Amino acid sequence: MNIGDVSTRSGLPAKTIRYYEDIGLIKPLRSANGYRSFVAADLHKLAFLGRARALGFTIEDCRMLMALYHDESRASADVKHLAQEHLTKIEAKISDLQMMHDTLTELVECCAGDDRPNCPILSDLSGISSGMT
Amino acid sequence: MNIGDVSTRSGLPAKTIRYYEDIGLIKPLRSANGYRSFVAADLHKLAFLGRARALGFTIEDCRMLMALYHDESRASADVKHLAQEHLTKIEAKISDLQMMHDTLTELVECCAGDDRPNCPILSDLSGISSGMT
DNA sequence: TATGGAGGTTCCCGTCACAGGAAGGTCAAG
DNA sequence: CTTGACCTTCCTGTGACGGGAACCTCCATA
Repeated sequence: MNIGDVSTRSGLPAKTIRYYEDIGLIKPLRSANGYRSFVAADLHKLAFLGRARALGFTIEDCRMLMALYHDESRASADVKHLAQEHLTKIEAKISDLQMMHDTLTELVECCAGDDRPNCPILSDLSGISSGMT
Repeated sequence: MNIGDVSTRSGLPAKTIRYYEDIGLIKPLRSANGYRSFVAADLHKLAFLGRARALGFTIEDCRMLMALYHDESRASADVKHLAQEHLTKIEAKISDLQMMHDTLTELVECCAGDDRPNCPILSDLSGISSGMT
């Protein structure tokens, strides 16, 4: 299989696949013409990577997850630990975004959104200490 | 005021303040010795930027927000529109993260987390089509 | 007056996970 | 033989800074 087929089947852009080879996540063979030659195992790895990335794992997380996957003597605790740390980071991000969201929603609701210049959003950004009941 | 004072008062790292000058968000004067010389208006702008960034606005958003802030003839609708677009992006990110979170939580809960190799997290990543009742 | 340390300056590289694009080689069809 | 789709490598850009080198400046103290 050439990179185009693999791209189609895995859903990953060819650019991404080449990048994954660059950083050592996959090691496809080469044909006589210099083209990358992928086998089923490569496709499987790429699908694994695609799913792990879709869950938000970093590339380095993915590297470790793949290593664990190929390590018959792994402990599931190690995998779980990795996933839990990632989960914690996700929760922190959601929390940050949620706070931004709430603040922004409140400001947007207070803004007339007409052709007049008066704007509570800008007032807030400029440091008006309103808000308190 | 030198950059150190401004950094302390605004809460922004000196590196960030220099960066903001580089990209034209602020234009502090220079003292005879070459040091940046900040006045109250600069500090005010930096505080504005700090708050806008804390709400997740991009630098380019900040640039427009500052322009609107200094434009006496602005329409609050323009500000509101910017904020609403940003809000939409935040909501999309939260939604993405929430989906990752839910999937990961489910997988983590199914993982024994002991010293045995069997692991539903890895099974899922490797493409097991389990899940359905 | 020398000096030491805490400030300041510019400049360049690294981050993260690729995307875009240039310049060129390869292959199958017409 | 040409055309066009595919492949290759290599280089640059992204966003918003952080780290650090090499150097300059100021003030206080011995």
